[in-house]
Amino acid sequence: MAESNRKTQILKDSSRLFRKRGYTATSMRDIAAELNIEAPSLYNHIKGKQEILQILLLDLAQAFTHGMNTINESSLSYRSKLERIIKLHLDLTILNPDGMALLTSDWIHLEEPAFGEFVKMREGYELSFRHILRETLKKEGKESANIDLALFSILSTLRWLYSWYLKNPDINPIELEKEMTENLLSGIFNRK
Amino acid sequence: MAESNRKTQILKDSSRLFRKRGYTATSMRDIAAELNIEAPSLYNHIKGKQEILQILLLDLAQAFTHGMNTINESSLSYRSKLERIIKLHLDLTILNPDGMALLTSDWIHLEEPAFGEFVKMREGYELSFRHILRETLKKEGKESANIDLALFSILSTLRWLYSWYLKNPDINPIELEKEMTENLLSGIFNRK
DNA sequence: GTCTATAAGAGGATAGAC
DNA sequence: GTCTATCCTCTTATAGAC
Repeated sequence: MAESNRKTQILKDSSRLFRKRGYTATSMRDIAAELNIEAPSLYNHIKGKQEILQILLLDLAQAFTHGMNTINESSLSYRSKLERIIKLHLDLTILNPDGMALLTSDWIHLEEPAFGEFVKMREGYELSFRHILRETLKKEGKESANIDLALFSILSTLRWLYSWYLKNPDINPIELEKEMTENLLSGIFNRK
Repeated sequence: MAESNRKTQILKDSSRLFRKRGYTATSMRDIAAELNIEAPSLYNHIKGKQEILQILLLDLAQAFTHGMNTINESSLSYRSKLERIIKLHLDLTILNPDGMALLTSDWIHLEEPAFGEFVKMREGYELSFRHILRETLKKEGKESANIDLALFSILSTLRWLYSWYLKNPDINPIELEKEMTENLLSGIFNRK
């Protein structure tokens, strides 16, 4: 992941710039300027702009897939698994908010085969999420709810959490987790 | 808004392309190709690429501001106003899903003074939303909730609804409204 | 590992014929 | 109102000196 110190620096600065201006609108000169070097110097550390995007996105998608696998393989109740998934999103958001922004918007600019790998990982993730959500709803006798719409609501909020976190970086993570779990799950389970 | 037929066509095709590839990654040649003309011909109808973005975004922001004003000036209860705001989002999403995508992501690429106007309108809108949400929570004795986080959750879901709608265009709008209102408001009001 | 110079191409936009 | 030709700038990336 982080061979040299310089490469780590490039990846970090790139993700921040990509988050702020978008991948396409960020130039190699912009990235280089952030490191106080000239653009061609970047190519001693990375193959090109596309490689930066691929590393950033695929590493993060891996972290999500790995986290979901761990939850899936556990012996927790479905409801607890659901809470763990929310915690997984929160943890990764606090650890890497810039990366989360790319996951939400700049993944479209991935080129093949990275694009296909990314979409496949995301689909697998959402399928697991959907399964756990459906089983939880079943156990709580709420089979009537529109699962896809509920999943979509939860994912939308979790995906945009990075922007909220960037504006409120001082929040207590445990408080945040408590509030988010309430907001997201009560909407589905505590209907009148 | 729509002086000539050609201009309307340009705006419509542009918003679809911007939604799919992003503003920066869409070229004037791409837009022209969609209309089966050459890029320079576009300039007989619009001043440039930036003008297209500005018309699309400011018109839609206007629609939101106007809708919110109408709700604010009404004599409805706060809870009913909240439901009307959700309906406003749903209506505009169904009417113009491509535009909603720009509202969520491509507004960063607006240049001044359009950028400032847009941000000002959005801030006013969110302030009204926040006020109505707070008053509703107060009336229902739920003052403990984190209002900003609740507002953020609701807005995240509403802003991403366009992507869900594009994948599920056959849903009954009334059914959608009912489900969304349940999902979004129960999470805040029906906590155990 | 960083630099300067530069290639090769894409993009927004204009001029002027028809 | 659309076209072809063209300008100018920005962009990614490479070559080769230091």
